[in-house]
Amino acid sequence: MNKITIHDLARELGIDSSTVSRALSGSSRVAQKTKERITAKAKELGYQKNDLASNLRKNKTNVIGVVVPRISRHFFSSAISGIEERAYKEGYSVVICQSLETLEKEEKIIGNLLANRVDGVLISVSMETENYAHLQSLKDRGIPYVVFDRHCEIEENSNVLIDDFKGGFDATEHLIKNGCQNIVHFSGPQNLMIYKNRLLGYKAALQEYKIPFKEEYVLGSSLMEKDGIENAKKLAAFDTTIDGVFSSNDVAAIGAMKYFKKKGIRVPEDIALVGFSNESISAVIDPALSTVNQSGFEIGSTATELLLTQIKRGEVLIQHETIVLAPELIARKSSDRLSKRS
Amino acid sequence: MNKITIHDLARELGIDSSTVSRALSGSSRVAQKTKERITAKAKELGYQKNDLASNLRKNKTNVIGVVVPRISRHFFSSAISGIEERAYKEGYSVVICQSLETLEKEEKIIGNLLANRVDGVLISVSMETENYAHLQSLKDRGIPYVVFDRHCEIEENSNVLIDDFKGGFDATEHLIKNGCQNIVHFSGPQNLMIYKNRLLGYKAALQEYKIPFKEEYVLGSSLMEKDGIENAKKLAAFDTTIDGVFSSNDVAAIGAMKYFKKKGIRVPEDIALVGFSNESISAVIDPALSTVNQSGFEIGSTATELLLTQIKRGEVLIQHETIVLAPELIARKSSDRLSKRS
DNA sequence: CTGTTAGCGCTTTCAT
DNA sequence: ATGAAAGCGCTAACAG
Repeated sequence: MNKITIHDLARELGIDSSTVSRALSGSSRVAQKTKERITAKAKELGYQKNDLASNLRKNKTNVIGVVVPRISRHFFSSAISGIEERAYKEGYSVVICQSLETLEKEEKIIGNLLANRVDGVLISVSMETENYAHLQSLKDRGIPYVVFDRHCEIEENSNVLIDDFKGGFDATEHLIKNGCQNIVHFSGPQNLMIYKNRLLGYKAALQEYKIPFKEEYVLGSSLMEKDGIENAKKLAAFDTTIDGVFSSNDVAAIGAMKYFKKKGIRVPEDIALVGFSNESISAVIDPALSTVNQSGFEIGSTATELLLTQIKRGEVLIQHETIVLAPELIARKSSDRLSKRS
Repeated sequence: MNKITIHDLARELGIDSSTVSRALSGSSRVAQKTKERITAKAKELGYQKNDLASNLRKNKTNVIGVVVPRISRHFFSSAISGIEERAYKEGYSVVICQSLETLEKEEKIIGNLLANRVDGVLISVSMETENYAHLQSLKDRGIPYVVFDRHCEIEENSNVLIDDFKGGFDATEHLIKNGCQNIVHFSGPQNLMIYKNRLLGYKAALQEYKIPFKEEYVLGSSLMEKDGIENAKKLAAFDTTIDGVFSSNDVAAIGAMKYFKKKGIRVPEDIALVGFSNESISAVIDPALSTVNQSGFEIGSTATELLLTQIKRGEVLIQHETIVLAPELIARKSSDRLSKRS
């Protein structure tokens, strides 16, 4: 039940607490010798700095808040790795929060982060997030924030994104080039820009290759595995045989793969599947799976870098800067094998 | 750049800041009417409570620190879900930290949590953790902590664990009962008790069924997928044909499955595999995979419950309490199908 | 029910 | 190089 403060150290050493404070924070204006006495005594008594007091006084926490829909999604946990690595290098630590895809929790979290005076925020918005009052409240209080991956309709943010339109286009084009003519799209919540844009990319590729777009080929999902399973089930019900699927998210792709496996449907022999995902997770699902690779790590560290420059710019006005990263299509099977199908 | 404090509110309303404080923290000893005026003014000016000041004063944060090796491991992210749910219900929030399997980072994290005066800590130790000075420092400062899943050799902790010995025994027995005679064990770092105990369970089951234990059938791993792949490769090199594998961790099982798939080795027809894992992740790897199920969610919420009771007991001495949860064997294929092999 | 007062533990001028 | 003093924003006795 050790509650040693700098005053205790000061008293023991017959000096003032301000000197102790200076010594412990590495000020140069303390005699080397006193410094040593102080650190020795601190260790002896098991002194433990109180960051609450320190941060309160300094009005700076060196903490950045990270809010993601759920950490169990591979994309987000790898993004967090990128964030932490970058942040720690600059002496910042990170607090991780999950919105669990609800706006309510997301708002609560922002309130908490605000109350705890974090120096900045990185956020990937929830499925439900359609109003941005909580982001505005960050702005109002001069807390810089960067939206990564899942961004908002409004423009007045700093963003770090993947080029989802291109990702959707490339995925669809890949399927077409490998002989698919009847390509279904597993979409995502349409209030999230990323899913909107992937859908647009899908449409654009179809148009480019003169394949008529069919509304009924777009199957929604609320980012649950069961949606992927349901979607996969629906494929058999179409008049024409579906030969390709472009999934806008890994979760739906996982669900679909489970269903395919159970039914003995082979990928990509019976049906070609390209999913937005991550190289490593898609390899787990099926080594044969083609992927539009999203490097969570890269997007995380890029977003952190951008945030840190904003934090360092200080109280001056925050500029809105958007960085768009290129998606990378990873085609697992040789197109030889696939093109036999056409 | 809003820096409204309770004093600002008080001044505006011509009352004292202590009344504002009471009103805002829901004290009953404030007139309903003033309460309303205060909350109205707070909203009007965009007042945002400063938890640093509040927590400093109260010497209580209502925060519990969670430290895990890595959040990307499915077990840990689901444990965190259980922790958060339980903690939020009691008005606690949670800060999540990753040791990335190093003792150094783990120690730093504990230091940080201490400096930030968390009310308690939940920890699953890193692969490297063999000395427990950092846990002792929690004890010294009267911060209750509960070790979950990955526990330590020392006894003087509160733990929430899975019965790993039984898990190892059941997994191995399952393989034996289904006709396997040459069972390899993918082990884990032996300074972690959980892997030691799973190995012991494996040995005990062999002995029970009079199958000789062979040292060379125990293949280590450092919890990387590549270890699983390497281990799977080694199976062909044994004199006798390996017909069963008990993997002590999901990561190695995933690696092995990848290798098996690539080589066209079927599970469980060609080789039976039981892995310590989680129902949902193993279903992704292969719906046919048998699993010793570890419910991260359950272990997380149980650990949180235990921690919260300790926190509430206050400054009195901390009792060492250990809760052991039962593992659950989930056999995916009917044993019919498997037993044909014997 | 409300005001007064005194800190929580630290940092930071300003002196010396 | 060190000390004195003030205060970050809040809460919690204690009065009244």
